[in-house]
Formats: sequence, C-alpha cells, structure tokens
Amino acid sequence: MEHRIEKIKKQLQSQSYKLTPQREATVLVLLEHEEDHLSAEDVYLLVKEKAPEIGLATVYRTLELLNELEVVDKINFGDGVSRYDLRKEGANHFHHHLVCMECGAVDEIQEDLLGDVESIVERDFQFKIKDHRLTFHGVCHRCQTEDTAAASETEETEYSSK
Amino acid sequence: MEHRIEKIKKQLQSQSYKLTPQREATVLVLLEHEEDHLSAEDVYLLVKEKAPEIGLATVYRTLELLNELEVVDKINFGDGVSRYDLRKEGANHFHHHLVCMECGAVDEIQEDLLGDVESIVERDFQFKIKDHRLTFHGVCHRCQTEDTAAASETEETEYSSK
DNA sequence: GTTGGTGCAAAGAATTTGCATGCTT
DNA sequence: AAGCATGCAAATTCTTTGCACCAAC
Repeated sequence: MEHRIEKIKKQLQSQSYKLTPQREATVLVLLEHEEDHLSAEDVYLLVKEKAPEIGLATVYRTLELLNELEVVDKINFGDGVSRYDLRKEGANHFHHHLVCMECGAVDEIQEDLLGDVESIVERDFQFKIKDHRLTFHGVCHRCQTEDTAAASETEETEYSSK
Repeated sequence: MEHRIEKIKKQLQSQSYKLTPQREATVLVLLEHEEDHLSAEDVYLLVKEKAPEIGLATVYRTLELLNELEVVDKINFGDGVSRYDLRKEGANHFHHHLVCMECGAVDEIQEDLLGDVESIVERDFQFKIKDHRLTFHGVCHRCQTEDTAAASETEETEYSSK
C-alpha cells in the first residue's frame, strides 16, 4: 500500500502537483475500498473520518485530478451518480463489472475478455480503441439461489444466512 | 414506421397507458433520429417543433415510461447527461457503441460481439446475464485521418465533461 | 511574495415532483 | 364524475465555480 501511495505521489509530482494531506487521505480511502465503487459523497464521508476539515469540493477536485492521471476511472452505472474505481496496478485494461439487478451488488471481472472483440472492432470499423466500458446487468449467484428458494416456498431448508 | 408506432401503442395500452399526442410526438422524434443518441433536452427541442406546447417534464416522464416498457434504453456516456436509444426491432441484445474521444461522434455496432464472452461469464461467475453495456472509447476513422493530415493543429472539439 | 490548494458558499445543470387544470371515458 | 396526463414552476440532487485565505517553496 505504501508502495502504491509512493507511486501516485511521484506521478503527481512529475506533473508538478502536490500530494497534500487531503489528497493523501483521499487516495488512502480509495485504496482501502478498492473493491467498492464509491461515489464522491461516499468518499467524502470516509475521508472526513481521517481529515474532518476536508470539503466536498476538494474531494471532487481530487477525484477529477486522479481521473486525469488515470489513477482512477470514473464510471456510471446509470443510477445518477458517478463512481470512482481505482485502476489495478499493472492493469492495461479497464476491468468489467457485473451489476445485480436484484440486490444491486457490483462485482468485478479482472480478466480481459475483450481482446478478440477489440481486434475485430479495430479492423472492421477502423476505430482506434483507447479504453472500454463493459457492464453486464443480470442476477448474481446469491440472488439466483435465494430466488429459487423463495419460489418453491414449501418447507425449504434454510441455509445459514450470510 | 406506422407499424412501429402501432406496436408501441399496443404495448402502452396493454398496461393501460395511453398514446397521447405528446407521447406520440416523442416516439416519432425517436424514430426519426434512430441513429442519434439524443438527450432529454434534445428530444424536447425536437418534439417542440411538432407540438410546441409540450413541457420538458412531460418529455422526461415519457422517456422514463418508454424505458420501463423497454422501448428505449437509457444510456450514459459519462458526459453528465442521459441519452435515449430506441431498441431495434427484433434485437435480442443491446447494441454496442463507439465513442470518439476527439470529435464526440457516437457510432453503433449492431452485431452481437459478446456471445462467447457471455457464455464464459455465465459459467465462471454463475451470473445470469440479462443485458449488457459495451462502449469503446477511442478515435474514429475520420479523426485518425484528420490527425495525420493536420498533426500540429490546436482544434479540440467538445466531449470532455464540463 | 508568487503559486497552487483548500474550504465555504453560491451557482449551475440535469432531473424530479407538487399541484392546479385539462382530456377522455 | 373519476382518473390519468400535462404544463409550469419549485424543489432536489449532483457537481462545479468564485473567492478569500493558507501553506509551501
């Protein structure tokens, strides 16, 4: 984790930006919640625990900066807010998402599944791909099993609830 | 086109909604601009030409209704506004998009390129896929040729989020 | 002492909602 | 008359901006 902060710090400094305490706190929050997909407001509330005096505008400004530096990706699942997702180290592609339409859970797929598809698109459409967004909407494994359990609502044996 | 309006009308009526003049005008605009990716404001301005008394709120309400009926898909390219895309007739998958980072043009890919990928995802992640969103960000053919022609220009069209 | 960064409040933009009125049945 | 649908304006929500102040080089 130290290592990643250092790396980001260098990245900032190379473009003559500073890693201020507020920016550091924001990056820390993102690192600690790498699997989540936090909105700016979410980040703000979490950063406030470390640095109570921070303002929401600073969080927005920091997230925008990190987005420009390609440290985070700004994503949108269609619920009206932007969410910020830390880029994985060494990832040369943006990961994919699975959004459950029932419980709202968002899982990530790290593998690159689009290699072949991108070759086809670049060739057939003469479009130079720089980035992609792939999100599947459907029903996650957890909700599928719950659904079948509820659907056959006879005396189904209850598993331990999470 | 008549045919498609009729179909949508039936779809509305089957759920006891009415095809009011405002709704009809809105659907017509969507049909006439099937290749575009209009924002609510865009639709509003175009509908106003047919039905000048319409209000923006009605357009929003109509688009939301059409979205629920799966007549249109609501999409978001990360520029802060929702866009509405008419579903193709008989399309059993949501088409893909190519967004040019230079000129902002949005092209569509109708072919389904994700069949194999979806099989893998359903198997490996036990996730039941209902829908998908796939967007490539990059440089379209037009801009690529322009770029090489005028490589030192200082143009820049709008696309970035304000 | 510039310069960049911050906090706060105000402004802006996109979308939603409350409500009185209007159509349709 | 009953109820959905509409237009308008006000309200909400998310995000950006203006500005005075602070800190670091």
